[in-house]
Amino acid sequence: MQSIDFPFDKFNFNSDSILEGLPEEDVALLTKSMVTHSYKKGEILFRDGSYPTGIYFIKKGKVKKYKTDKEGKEQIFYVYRNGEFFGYHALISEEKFTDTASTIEESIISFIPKDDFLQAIQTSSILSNRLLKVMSHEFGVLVNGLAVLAQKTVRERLALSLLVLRDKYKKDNQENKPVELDLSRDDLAKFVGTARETLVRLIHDFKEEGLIETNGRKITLLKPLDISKIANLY
Amino acid sequence: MQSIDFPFDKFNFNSDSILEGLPEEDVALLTKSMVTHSYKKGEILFRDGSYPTGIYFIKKGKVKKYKTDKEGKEQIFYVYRNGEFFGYHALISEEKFTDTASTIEESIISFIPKDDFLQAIQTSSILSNRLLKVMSHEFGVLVNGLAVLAQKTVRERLALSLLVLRDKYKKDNQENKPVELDLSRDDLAKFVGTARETLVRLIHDFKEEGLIETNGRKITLLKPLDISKIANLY
DNA sequence: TGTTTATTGTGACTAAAGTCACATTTTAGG
DNA sequence: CCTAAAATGTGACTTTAGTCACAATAAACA
Repeated sequence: MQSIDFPFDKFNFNSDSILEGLPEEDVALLTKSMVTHSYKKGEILFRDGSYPTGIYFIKKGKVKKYKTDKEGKEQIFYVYRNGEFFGYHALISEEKFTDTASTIEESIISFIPKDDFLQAIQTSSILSNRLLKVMSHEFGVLVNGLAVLAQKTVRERLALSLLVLRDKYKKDNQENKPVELDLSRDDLAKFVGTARETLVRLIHDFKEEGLIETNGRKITLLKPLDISKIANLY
Repeated sequence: MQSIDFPFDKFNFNSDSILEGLPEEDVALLTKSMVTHSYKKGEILFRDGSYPTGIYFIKKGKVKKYKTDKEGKEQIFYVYRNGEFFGYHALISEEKFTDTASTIEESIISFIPKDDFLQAIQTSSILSNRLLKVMSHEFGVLVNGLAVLAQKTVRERLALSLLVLRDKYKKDNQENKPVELDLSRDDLAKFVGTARETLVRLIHDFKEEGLIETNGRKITLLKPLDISKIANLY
């Protein structure tokens, strides 16, 4: 197995660091009225254009964030995994959601109501500083994403996407086990930013080149190092 | 002159709101060691990959933020005008800059050193709350930008870009005067996210359709309403 | 376990945008 | 004000990726 030194940080929000070592009382404030729910694959948590009522924390599962245009074309710009928070931007900016969030697999997600969250950031300067830092980082991540879309070919973007997603689908405990990406071709195409047919053809090429292996919809990266070369980041 | 109701907010950071009604003592803290400089067109303020030493405030002029890829291709993702702050993300996230900033016209820019700024956000909860709010908004702006790049044609993006830039180039005092966009075809192409040649051809088309007027490099929008229809946002 | 429905894969074609080479115009500096 | 250099504009061509129509698999579930 090829090992790989890749700047995942450039493409991942670090919202999981918000809780790290947060004082008991702040955590208590946040979790006071927290409710936890099970979701099936494909359920929508919130929609672009609606008003926020709270923030979300993923205990288990995966959530895609995307925008749908007039013609119904969907662009996924981020996939959240367990341990990540989301939905706080619209709340803090006092605006409507600018994107839609839905589960892409069975998930267990906690919801913290608006007032608790806002009170918590008012009360806890540690929490608000954490958020400030996280959002500053997120800015860079989105800028990188924007540049990738504007400057990279579809083939390069697919290579990059596979690496970023592998990191998402990696189980925390099993560091060196092979990772199976389990999402539809359609979603992968929307994440890469291309047509499904184009994506399918490229997946075929990658297979022929011995870079990946597929099993049904599932994709396993055989040569991450070579794939990272295709991504052509530096 | 066509009047137009356009959601500029979706495409503009609102960093100018940071100072609005900020208490005297907080402003004093920020401006303690502030230095103000004149810059010629094309000067670089900071580079992608370097470490931040402070934040910037534009008194006069315009600054582009962009990323350059391996092959030297540049993508401009934002144009700052007078009244806007920039350069704080990398400082707060304690990371290197993820983009490059340079003037696109003669500018007067103030610099607030790192320590003053960091101390100010530690001391002033008003300031840090403002920043939190601004960055939450910025998140949405970048997401919108990403969706535009992924989902819109070059023609649509040009229409949108012209409207967004007109708002930037509009003089604060002269609300209803015609606005001349004054930036190179090259920069406009990099903002739209296309090749210069493609941009030039589209500018030609827009002229033939009577939507705009050019005078040397300068572009005046004659029919903003029609242009906003081309942008095809809703 | 069969059967229907959804997803994935493929071929042929089209459209959009990029590239290259060069002419023309504008701008800046001496 | 003249001239060199830079920026803009145009034509011909190439490349990349998208679209449409449909075949082949895989997944869901009755």
